[in-house]
Amino acid sequence: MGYTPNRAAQALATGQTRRIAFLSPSMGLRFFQEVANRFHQILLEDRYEIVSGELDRRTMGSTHPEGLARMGLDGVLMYGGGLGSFVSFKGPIVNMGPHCSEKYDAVNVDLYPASRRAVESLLDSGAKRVAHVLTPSTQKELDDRYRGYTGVMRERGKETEYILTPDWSRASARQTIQDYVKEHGCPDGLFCANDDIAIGTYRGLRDMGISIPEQVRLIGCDGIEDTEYLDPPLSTIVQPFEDMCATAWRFLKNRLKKGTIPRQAETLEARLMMREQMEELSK
Amino acid sequence: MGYTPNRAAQALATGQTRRIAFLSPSMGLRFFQEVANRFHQILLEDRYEIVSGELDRRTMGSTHPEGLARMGLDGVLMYGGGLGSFVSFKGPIVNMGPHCSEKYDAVNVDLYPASRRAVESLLDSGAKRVAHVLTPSTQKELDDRYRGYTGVMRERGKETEYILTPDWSRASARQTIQDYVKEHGCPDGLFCANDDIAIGTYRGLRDMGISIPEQVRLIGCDGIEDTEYLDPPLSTIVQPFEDMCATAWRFLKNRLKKGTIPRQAETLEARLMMREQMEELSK
DNA sequence: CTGAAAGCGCTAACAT
DNA sequence: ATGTTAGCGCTTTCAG
Repeated sequence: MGYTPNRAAQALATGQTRRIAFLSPSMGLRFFQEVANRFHQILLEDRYEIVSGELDRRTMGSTHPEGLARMGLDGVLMYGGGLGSFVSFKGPIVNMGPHCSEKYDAVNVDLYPASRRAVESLLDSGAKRVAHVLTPSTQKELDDRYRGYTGVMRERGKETEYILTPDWSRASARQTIQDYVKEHGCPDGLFCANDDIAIGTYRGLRDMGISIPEQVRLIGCDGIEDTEYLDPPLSTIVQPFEDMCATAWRFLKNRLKKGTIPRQAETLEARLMMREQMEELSK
Repeated sequence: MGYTPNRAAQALATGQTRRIAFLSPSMGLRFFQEVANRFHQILLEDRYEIVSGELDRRTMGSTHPEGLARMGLDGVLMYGGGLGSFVSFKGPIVNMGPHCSEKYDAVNVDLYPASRRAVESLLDSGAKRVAHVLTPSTQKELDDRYRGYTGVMRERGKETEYILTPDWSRASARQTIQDYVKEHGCPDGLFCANDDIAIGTYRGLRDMGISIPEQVRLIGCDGIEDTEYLDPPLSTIVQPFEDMCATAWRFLKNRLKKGTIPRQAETLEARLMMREQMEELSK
């Protein structure tokens, strides 16, 4: 019978909205867009709806003016650790990414080993000056990339060098690297805190006529599709985001079914993907 | 008073969900992701929620299994013309993009003049063989890019050459161009139906050691951010998507306020953005 | 101008 | 089994 039920009435009667939020630090980053996209596809199969928002104290844990609570959510999938701002939402939360909160079900992504290997490979391929490009918002003590970089550099007796770009955007990184190189000369190895920064840096370097990888090697982080389409393709630390999404959703569904189960937690390891920069160099 | 109203109950009582859908042919394309993102930001200001879906006869005009009707929508923002599959949704619809349907409020984007100029500029810069890279799904009679390419080539007495890539993905384009070049040799000008195809083509060409822009000039379409970060940056036809989004939402809000107003329609013109490929060549 | 009551469209519990 | 009814939490109307 060609009749379509009313979702709002259904939600009112059952107390279930079949709506889930995906929250990340910033939907402007390509990586989070890819994650949101993936969740969209996965949840669709289970007839759930996904809305994306940003994590931010100003917005009470959601881009929506009234915060999370008023959105009518069955649950929350959240990328990024420790947020005190979530007191407003009382339903199930699954945390994912590096250094998840102990309070929630968690899909941890460990970037530390790959970060170390990234810096090591830069050094091993002959780089003298290896710098880390990051944003001021980084929690240094917790950040795997920062710790990996700093640790390896210390062990090898190399001097650390940090390049701060104001935010995570490509445009900022593009400008930042140019200003930096003009003032301090150019490092020959750059470990960037994410792929958008790496791509912006790539562009900035090329703007100045600096060649990659001959003069500078670049490694990014996250593993977004775009890195593969540059020339040369950018090496990057790939987050296993499909696994991460699938696991996070599995955890949340379990929690939705019966709320009183022990905490679920799993750790996935990111892997360093070296692309043909090295080969190109050796020819 | 720290109390949060229940959306479902509100929706039931008022008959308004404050939820809008953005529908496009495929959320896998970067351009539509940028558009969806933009709508997200705009609608947020007005306290509306946006959900994205795909246009497809299989799915009854929405990725959701039950189709649009069951989603509890106040209105629909839809990119791409003529869809008969939308009979299911009875609320207000605003159409946008090239060749909008006459049935709805419309924000037309005219790609024709820019497409002609793209092909002309390829020819004017000395290209002998200019091909058009497109997908089989293209409605040739309606497509501004196809018509622009074909028109200019005919007028100049040049032979047309079409390269068909199975879908709109970068990966397909990367493979397609390589197969094509191996069999037919390489054109020296390529007008690609969108930027993802252009980026995939760029990658495929570079895989074969073909240099851009020295051996081949590339022009894409849509104006996504990524084109600017390749080296050399890709020229592209930029859709005025911020204007488009703002206007579409304005139209929809008018319609939401009072349904019995005359049809609203506007046309925006895309512009060809030539990037430094030409300068690089001349130096 | 303030307060009570009807009803939005559905689901689930109940009674027949 | 099938049919009936109460109630989900809000808005809006209508009475006081």
